[in-house]
Amino acid sequence: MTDQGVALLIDGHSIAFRAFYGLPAENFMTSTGQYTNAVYGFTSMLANLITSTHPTHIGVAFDLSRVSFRTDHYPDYKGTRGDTPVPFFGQTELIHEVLHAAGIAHAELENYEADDIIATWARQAEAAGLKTLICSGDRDLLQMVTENTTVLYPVKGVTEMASMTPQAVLDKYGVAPGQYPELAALVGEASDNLPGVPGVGAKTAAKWLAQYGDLDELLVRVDQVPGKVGESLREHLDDVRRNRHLNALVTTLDLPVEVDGLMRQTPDTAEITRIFGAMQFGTTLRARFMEALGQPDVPMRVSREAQPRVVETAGDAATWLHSNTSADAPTAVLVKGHRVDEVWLAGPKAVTSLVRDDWDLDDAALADWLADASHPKIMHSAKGQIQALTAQGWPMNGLVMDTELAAYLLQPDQRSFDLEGLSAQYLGRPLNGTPGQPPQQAMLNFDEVDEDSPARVGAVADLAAVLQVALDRDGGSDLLRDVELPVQRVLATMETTGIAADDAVLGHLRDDLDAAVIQAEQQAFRIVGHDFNMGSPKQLQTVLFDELKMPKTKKTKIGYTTDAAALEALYATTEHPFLAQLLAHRDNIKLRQIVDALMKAIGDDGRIHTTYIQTAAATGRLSSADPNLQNIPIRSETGRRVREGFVAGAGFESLLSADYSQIEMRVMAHVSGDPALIEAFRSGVDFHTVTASRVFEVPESEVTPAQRSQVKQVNYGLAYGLSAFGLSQRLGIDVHAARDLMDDYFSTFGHVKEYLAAVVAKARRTGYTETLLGRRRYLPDLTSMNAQRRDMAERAALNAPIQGSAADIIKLAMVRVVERLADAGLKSRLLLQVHDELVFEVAPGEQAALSSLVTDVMTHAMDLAVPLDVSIGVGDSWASAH
DNA sequence: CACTTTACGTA
DNA sequence: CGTACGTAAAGTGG
Repeated sequence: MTDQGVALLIDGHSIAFRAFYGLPAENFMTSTGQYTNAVYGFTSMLANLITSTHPTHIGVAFDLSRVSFRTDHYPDYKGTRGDTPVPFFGQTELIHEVLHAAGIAHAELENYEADDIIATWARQAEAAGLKTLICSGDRDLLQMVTENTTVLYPVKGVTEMASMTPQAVLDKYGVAPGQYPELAALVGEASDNLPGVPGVGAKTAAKWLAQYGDLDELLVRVDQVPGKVGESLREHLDDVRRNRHLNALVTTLDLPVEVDGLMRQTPDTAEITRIFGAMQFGTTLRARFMEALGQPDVPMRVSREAQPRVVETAGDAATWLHSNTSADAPTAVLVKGHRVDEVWLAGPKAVTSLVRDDWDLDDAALADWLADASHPKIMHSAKGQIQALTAQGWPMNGLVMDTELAAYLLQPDQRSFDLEGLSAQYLGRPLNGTPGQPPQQAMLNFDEVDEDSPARVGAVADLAAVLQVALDRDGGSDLLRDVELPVQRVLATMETTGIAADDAVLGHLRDDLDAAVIQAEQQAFRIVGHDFNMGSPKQLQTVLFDELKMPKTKKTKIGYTTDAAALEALYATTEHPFLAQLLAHRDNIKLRQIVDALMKAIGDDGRIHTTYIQTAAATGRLSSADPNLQNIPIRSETGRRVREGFVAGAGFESLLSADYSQIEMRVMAHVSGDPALIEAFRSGVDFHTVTASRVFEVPESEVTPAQRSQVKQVNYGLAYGLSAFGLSQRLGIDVHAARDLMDDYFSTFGHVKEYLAAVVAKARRTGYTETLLGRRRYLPDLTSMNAQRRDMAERAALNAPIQGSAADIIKLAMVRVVERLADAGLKSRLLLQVHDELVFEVAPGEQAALSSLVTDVMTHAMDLAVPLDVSIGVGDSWASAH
């Protein structure tokens, strides 16, 4: 056993109420009229507790309502408590939000009180060998105190806690913790409206318990108890028994979150900032809370204040660069305009702008400095700026940090990484302000845009320092330096290069599709008897289910689905000719839209230039947009024709496509270390056939096509967290058969099953998954109380290391292939990346050299336990290169 | 006009 | 009731 964990279990209502009464509500009202004093006090106490006790697990329990099994037995239980004060309304929900953002679990359970939840957790924690701290103002919990479990009892407000160890309980009440409820049963508990034995206080009760050993014995020998108090006891035996029954805590609840699930998750700092902002809390509490949560995203040793920088607008570039930049301190660079209208630079002390028109611009000095790799540079979202500089003939070297990429590596699920947002998130300030100031109104006046640049470039410099600290902590620095920044440069070139399009081919295809669409429409309208918009799911539903009276499909929010799978199923049962036309229409109209978009995207150079987004996919994949060249059809016959429109450009002889075969399953084989799976890949035989042979225990030569295809579905489904139900749907077999197939699969490839279970368990423990290169993805929903969200997070946890490691591999391959092409002096060039495929334009006479170079680089991109297999195709178009 | 929903293309 | 995306049209609410 290494170092012991600490579980902090908090009675949410108890603490929230103490905070509520401890802080004047009227001082804590937002402009919308919501009181926040309980939230403030609770959060403050939580920050203090975390800072002082460093818990590994935290759970907060709440009462769901005022009724519980105790009120069923004794309707007057807690009957003296008045109505919940109005200003308390809504504050519990706000505390839930704070907890969720902070990555802290909470639980509540119908019919039970927070005490019972805490008692259950405490018992589990004890079994798990955790040191446990229970924070509650309810003395019933004293019964849980042991050598390893301490109750922190608030003494005044919520700022001071008494530490109730077994000795402290004995000192204060004269009984051991386990006997406290017996004592309380005799004495009574006014706050719970449980009357005890009149005339009996803690002293008498403790004396009796010491004398008779325990309550049971006391009640058996109750006739021997002397004096008036003995008489009183005999008259109130029922009360005592009732009290003892009610104050026994339930320690065996079936909770949505067990103690393992109380492991602290990564806080969502942006969300915390948002919530605290909405509650109009000051920054002091937020800073304390963030610090308690161990978020060096806002590390105290790195200043979050805007560094004061002199804005210098006169002088010449060479002089400024010489006196303000060095090899030791990185300089933030902001390039404005597609044609480099301005270059803003922020050093440690000064900001300057090199403006094309009104500066005495020394092009050579700036160009030299930009090209000099020994001057480290920082940018935000550098790809477009690199492209602008390159187009200008000013190549840039020495980029050591891109704040957008860094923020993405830290939180890949985040939606946006714009500079304003990152400044708020990591610096706690608007672009040019100091922490705590409310964001200023966005400036809409174009004359003032220039005024914005010094603040922006300054913020990039300040952000870089904060993000670098966070990356170093999370192990993302290597990924940034070795993968993302080099990939960014490769992407910049790929986008600028584009891929040649044959508009004659595309135009012809569009005409064909146009005709097909019109024909399908006319046929469909004739069958139905009237015109309507076939593209409208709503109108379609009316036609299908009301007019044609077809059997109802699966429900959507609005009505019934008309998706392709449902229509196929309907067609199979009804064979209605309208459905055939509808399906054809769907296919053709979709393809026509794709072809249309592609034709519109052809540039003056006859090429299509996509934009790769490096920060969109949470797994580490790239995405492609405007137009998306990663979803060009290939599966259908007509769909493939679209790829005939992608061709080699002038001066090149063909396109070469290189794709990894079954890269995700190879990653699976590697990370699971499954010997049978590894052997399947090493054998070199068709993967799905080998695996089917093993699963069905037949020789490879006797694997039927049906067996191969079934196992193929399992192979593909594994990395997605496929369920037996999902598999049964895909294979059209019943769930039992699917379950049997999966059992057979897992008994053949046992390490895979173990690996999948271990991945989820580890992610639940650490809060994140990791790829082969250490790329993290945080999945806070793994401990969600919502089963649907939790299941989804589990599937994401299974998939992220697989998909993400495959993304790591092809990114490494891209960087190396470009390097090697340059080293070899080849003119062939990389054009596209489609997740597991790279598309190249082949320069005359280079096909053989390119093919072997690409194969070599891709197969050796990473050293795995199984070979990486690459298949190469060459052709006049992307269609024929497959 | 901005936003959401539905559907569907890829790996 | 497998993951990860981007796009377009229809529908919704203002």
